[in-house]
This record gives sequence, structure tokens and C-alpha cells, in this order.
Amino acid sequence: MTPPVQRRGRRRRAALLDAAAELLAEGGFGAVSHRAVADRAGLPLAATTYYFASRDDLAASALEKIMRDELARLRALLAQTSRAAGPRAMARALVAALVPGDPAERSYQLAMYELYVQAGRGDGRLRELARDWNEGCVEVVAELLAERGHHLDDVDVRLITTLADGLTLELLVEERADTGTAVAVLTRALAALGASGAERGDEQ
Amino acid sequence: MTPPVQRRGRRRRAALLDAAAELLAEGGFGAVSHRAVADRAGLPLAATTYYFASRDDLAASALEKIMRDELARLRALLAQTSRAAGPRAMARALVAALVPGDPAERSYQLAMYELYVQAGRGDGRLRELARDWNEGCVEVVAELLAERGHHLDDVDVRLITTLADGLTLELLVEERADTGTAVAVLTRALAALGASGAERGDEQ
DNA sequence: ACTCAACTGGTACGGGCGTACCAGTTTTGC
DNA sequence: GCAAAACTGGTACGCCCGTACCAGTTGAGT
Repeated sequence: MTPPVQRRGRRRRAALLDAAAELLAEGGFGAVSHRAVADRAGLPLAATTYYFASRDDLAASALEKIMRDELARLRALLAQTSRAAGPRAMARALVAALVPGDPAERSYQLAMYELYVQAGRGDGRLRELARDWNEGCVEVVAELLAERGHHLDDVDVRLITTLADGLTLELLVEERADTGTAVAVLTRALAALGASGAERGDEQ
Repeated sequence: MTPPVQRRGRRRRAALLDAAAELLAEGGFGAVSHRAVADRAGLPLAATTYYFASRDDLAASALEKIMRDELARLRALLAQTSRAAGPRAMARALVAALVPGDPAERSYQLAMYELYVQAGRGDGRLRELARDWNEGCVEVVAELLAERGHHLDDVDVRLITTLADGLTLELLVEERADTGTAVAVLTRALAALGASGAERGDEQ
């Protein structure tokens, strides 16, 4: 649908989006139904079909919002970690940023991955969002490394990103408290790349 | 339900499982409904509730089957690749095994990931399957490396496994033909680990 | 003030779903 | 051969779903 022009309309659309994002995080794709969203937002059923062309549109829009928020959160979290440039310190910073602090956060991240996979089957819109997400993650990691004086080439950045992503998913799904292994793996990777790369981080 | 005792019963249960696995691969979790499975298997609706306690049971059982098959496929594929032990050769072997050859294969793998993520929200059974899958992958990678004379420690094996997994997911979802990047990333990882580890693979 | 578009909210339709039920039929164990 | 257990298949219930419809109300532009 064309975006609402009246103030109340915009507020309602935003409320629906918020509700949809919450539901998406809580219960995944299947939980985003017109009725559930409308109920959660305290609006009548028909509001959802008025502001969104279809259920898919609604869910995709909600995902877009979640994704933006999530990337912003990652950026913020990584910006405020220590500037230490050693492999272990950087690995710890990455894991701390990636591993969800509270259950709600965990849900959001699960939703991200769920929809990432969903994008593999899906229509163009989801596919595009998946790419954006991936690119955003790569950027965030590249910035983190660059700020600490590591100027790795594309392949290395991609390596670290993919590794961090994979580790996050494993931790998320198998719900181990054990972040130790993840830190160890990332540390190993950073150290190995540093050791054989052009740049070198100091120890600890 | 208790397993069928009569011959025809076992055949029917197996047929339902096959149908469920196909549907799971084709359309993901949501596509596995009693009716769809029964139709595909050419059996009446009630057969599904007779042989499986619930929809979840049916879907999980189908996943178990897919997982077993998929791990066997991986093992077989990796067993018959060249024995070359250089980083690039091994990276190529891994990518060749992981990247789906045909659309059906792609669907199966997407289903695996979808259910892996689903397990993060889920009941005990799915969670357990997810762990098995992960462990299986680690084992396969460890074998591949060991057969080629690389005896990496646990952290390194995990690193390669997670990396391979992450790269597969990216290729799968974003559907790039470009396996080049994946090979490059894996090669880089193997080379870096080899360079700073106890073992050393030769070049090319 | 008036008009027209934007918006509201209640309701209805058609369909797929999980699951339950049960009168029949076949197979098995004795 | 016969009873009990395993199995079959048709049908039905109640629920939630996406979407469409439409008579009313509200707000913006002139």
C-alpha cells in the first residue's frame, strides 16, 4: 500500500510494524498473522490489510525493521568495547556482541536466522534483505578490525565474518552457555591470520 | 506410536516418511501437513495419525531421515575426492561436497538449515537432532583432514567446520554461482592454520 | 463550508489445518 | 478355527487463516 498520509495513519502503521516485529521475534515467521498482529497492536483486523498489501509484505517489513535495529545494536555494542587489538581481546569483543544478553534478544536473533534461511526459498524481497544483512555484518566486522589497526583484505574479513556468524548460530541454537569454545575458535582464526598476514596484533 | 508389526504397516510407515521428507525438503517445515503427506504417499489421511503421534512427530522423524541420508552423502562424496592434501585442493573438495549439485539437493540442504534454526526455539527432540547434525559435520570434516595427514586439534577442526557450514549457508541462500569466494576463504583458513600449526600441508 | 480522499471497523467467505472417532477389514497368535 | 490385536479409510469437528467487502467516519485541501 501507499504510505499513510495522515498522522494517525502513520502511528497505526508503526504500531502494527512494532507488533509484527515482536511476534516475528517471539514465534518466528508463522506467528505473524493478520489477526495476531492486529490484536497485539490493539487495532481491528482490517487495519493490517489496509496498511500492508499482504501477509508477506507485513512480515517482510517487520523483518526490515528488526534488521536495521539489530545492525545498529551491533555497531553500538562493538563501538564501545575496549580498543585492545590482540586476537583474544577482539574475539571476546565479537562474541560478547553477538551472543544475546537476554531471552528477548535471543529471540530476535533466531528470527534473523530463520528469515535468512527462508530467503533461500523465497521471493525477491526476502532475498534482498538477506543480502543486506550479510553485507551489513561484513561491514561491521571490517570496521571493528580497522579501528584496531588491522587492515585485512576482503577474504580475511569475510572469513572472520562467516566464522562469527556460524558460531553465533551454533551458540544460539544449541544454547550452550559455553562461549569459551567460540572465543577460542575466533582467537585462533585472528591469530593465524595475523601471523601469516601483513599485519600483526600483539598478544593477550 | 509404537512401530508397526505387520509388513504392510511398515511399508506404509516408510512411505509416509519418504513423502514427509520430500515435502520437508520442497517446502520446509510448514509444508509437512497430515493431508499433504498422506496425499503424496497415496494413503488416506488417517494413516498419518495412526503411525505418527502428531505432526511434530512426523516432521521430526522425516528430518531424522533426511539428516542421516545427508551425512551419508557427505561422507561418500568426501571419501571419493582426490587425496591431495594442499589447502586449495582440500578447500575445493569441501566446497564441491557442500554445494548442492541439483535443485532437489539444494532444497534438502535448505531444509536442514531451516530445521536447525527451528531447533533453537524448539522442543527437546529437535534440539537433539540439531546437535547430532553438528557433531556429524564435525566428524566428517575431521575425517577428511585426518585422511590427508592433517591432525588438527579440536579448535581447528571446529573452525574449519563452522566456516564450511557458514559458507554453505551463504551460498545456499544468496544463490550465487560464485563458489570462488568460498574456496578462497577456506583455502586461506587451511593455509593459515597449517602455517602456524604443528602440521603442514604442501602447496597447491 | 463543502467535497473527496483517507481511513475505520465489523463481518463474511472459503479453505486448510490438526486431530478425533469408529464401523469395518485383515493379520496374528493360539 | 477363532478371538484379539493391528490396521484401514471415511467422515466430522472446531479452529485459525488470508483476504474481501462495505457502510460509516474523520481529516485535509480549497
